Amino acid sequence: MNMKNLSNAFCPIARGLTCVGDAWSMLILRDASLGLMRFDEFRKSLGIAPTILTRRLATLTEEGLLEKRRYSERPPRDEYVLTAAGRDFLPVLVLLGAWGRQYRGEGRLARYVDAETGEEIEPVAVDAVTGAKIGTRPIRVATPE
Amino acid sequence: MNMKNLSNAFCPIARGLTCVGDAWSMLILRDASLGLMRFDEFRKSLGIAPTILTRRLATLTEEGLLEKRRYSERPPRDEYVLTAAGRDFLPVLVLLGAWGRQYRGEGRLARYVDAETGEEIEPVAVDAVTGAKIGTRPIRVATPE
DNA sequence: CAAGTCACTATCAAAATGATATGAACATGA
DNA sequence: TCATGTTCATATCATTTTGATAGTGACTTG
Repeated sequence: MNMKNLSNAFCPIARGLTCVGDAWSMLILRDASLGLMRFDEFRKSLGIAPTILTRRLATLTEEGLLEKRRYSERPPRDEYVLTAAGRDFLPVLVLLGAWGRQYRGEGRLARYVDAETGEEIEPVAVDAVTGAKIGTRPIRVATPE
Repeated sequence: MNMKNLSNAFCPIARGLTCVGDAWSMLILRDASLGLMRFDEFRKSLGIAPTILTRRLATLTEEGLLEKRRYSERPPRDEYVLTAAGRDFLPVLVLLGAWGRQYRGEGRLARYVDAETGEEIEPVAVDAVTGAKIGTRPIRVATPE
């Protein structure tokens, strides 16, 4: 889709989608959040064509969600590490996963557990102000003047 | 991307992306969550080509996020209303919006406010079990046997 | 020095997108 | 009656993106 007009939109959701609005990018961020860093790790994990992976990694790097880090001078090799923006995208993915579990959870499914307690995570989005679960109260959009 | 293999994957995030893994679908769900229901409302709001809109609405309906409802017999006219699955997708969008605000929030931006209190919403994802903000504790994947 | 690893790039067919025009089934107003 | 408007699309088609496969360059390892 044409992202040019979207990125200037007032809507923060549209803004977000401008840089991470496709499935591959989100899956790369998922894998990066789980510790993958290298081209071939991503390629094998996702079964993605190398052309696409190259492009996606470049975009995510340009957009400031990933950062290239040289881990070998000879031969020159880079790995991709999450920036703060990239790390902060994880909650979106986790919530998407919770939705997927609830509505597309047939058959066997991976679980996300707290690495320390081992207990399964039950992600919910809440309004930090009221503490209310998002979706339980009607939302209105306030457009800027 | 080829969604066929993804949908069978163990990963709930990949499962979620199978049905809502593109920007248009998410923006349609955003608009639907804000009350839009009709073809032309979506078309005008999004500036989307009618071919694409038709296809996306059909997919979202097949996937069970939207439901067609006849609102006029003559001429036959349908509108698209959110199902429970569609409504439950809102938190994902709101969180994506919060990310967009934080990292792509230059210039004027719409705000999401509680329709009753008028107060701005500050969405966060937390683990309902521990109450901890998602991302503050390391996550591990438990693959099914 | 042959084979392997890693991070790509080249090529190209197939699929998706998006702009524009058109259609079908009516309602409305002159 | 008849032109015009509304609404939800479909048809056509050029452009763009995709994805599969093969290849490359700079090494390392046995």
